[in-house]
Amino acid sequence: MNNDKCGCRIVHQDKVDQAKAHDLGPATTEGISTLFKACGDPGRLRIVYALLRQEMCVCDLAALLDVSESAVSHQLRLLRTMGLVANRREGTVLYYRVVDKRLAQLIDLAGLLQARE
Amino acid sequence: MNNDKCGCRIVHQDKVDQAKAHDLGPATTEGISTLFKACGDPGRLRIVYALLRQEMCVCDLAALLDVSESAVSHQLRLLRTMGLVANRREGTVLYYRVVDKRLAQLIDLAGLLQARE
DNA sequence: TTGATATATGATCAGATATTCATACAGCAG
DNA sequence: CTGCTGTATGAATATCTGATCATATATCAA
Repeated sequence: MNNDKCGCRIVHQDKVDQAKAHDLGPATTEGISTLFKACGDPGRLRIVYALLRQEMCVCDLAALLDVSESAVSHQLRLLRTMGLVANRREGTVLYYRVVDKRLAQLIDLAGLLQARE
Repeated sequence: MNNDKCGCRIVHQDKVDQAKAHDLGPATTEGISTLFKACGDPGRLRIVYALLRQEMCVCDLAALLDVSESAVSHQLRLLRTMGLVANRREGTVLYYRVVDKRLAQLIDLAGLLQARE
């Protein structure tokens, strides 16, 4: 990857080594960035935010976001696959909910951070 | 957008209305999801995480991530554009830093959330 | 000035992603 | 069983994203 030779590499090698020592492990990095990516889409963020308050079915979410039910279903599959949401069947209707309510804290904190700029 | 017809829409209309009332505004939604998206790439997440500890130049980051300096520069431009990082020039070297240290809390919290699954 | 270093930037392209469309499936009513 | 509703899923398409390459810029040194 890195075929450039740069003086900083020699001068700042200790800094790079320290950073490597404090770096997140590959699995952790992947996990965290995947979680962020899940909330990095406006549609999915709204889905998660809504499901934090109350469970909703695919049709409700489609009405809320004003997109097709198929599109919502695809997004829900992503969120389901990564364990962020789960569902409960009642007849033909599937009610979705957020598994870990602490996601609310994450979104609130993000709201604080972006409000400053 | 929504040309499907579904009975839930009538039955759960109050639920959808409530969700709409509690929904994040368009600007807030965009802002938060953009912040999440910034940390939703493993490379950028590692950059931000490293810069939270100490300022580093492009070359250092390239060595840390083992990618080209050009790739790092492009990522830094994104982070700079959205105000997450800033730089300081010293000769020909640009030292980058994270503007809002509270980003550490966000990443820590995300780490807790994904550790459970 | 010239040259070297560190970084920025634009163009391009491959891969990822999201929506749409069509279809399939599960549960219920009849 | 048949038909209907709500949802899932696969394929195709269009868009977005990230890396690479080439080139440009800024600072310093000689």
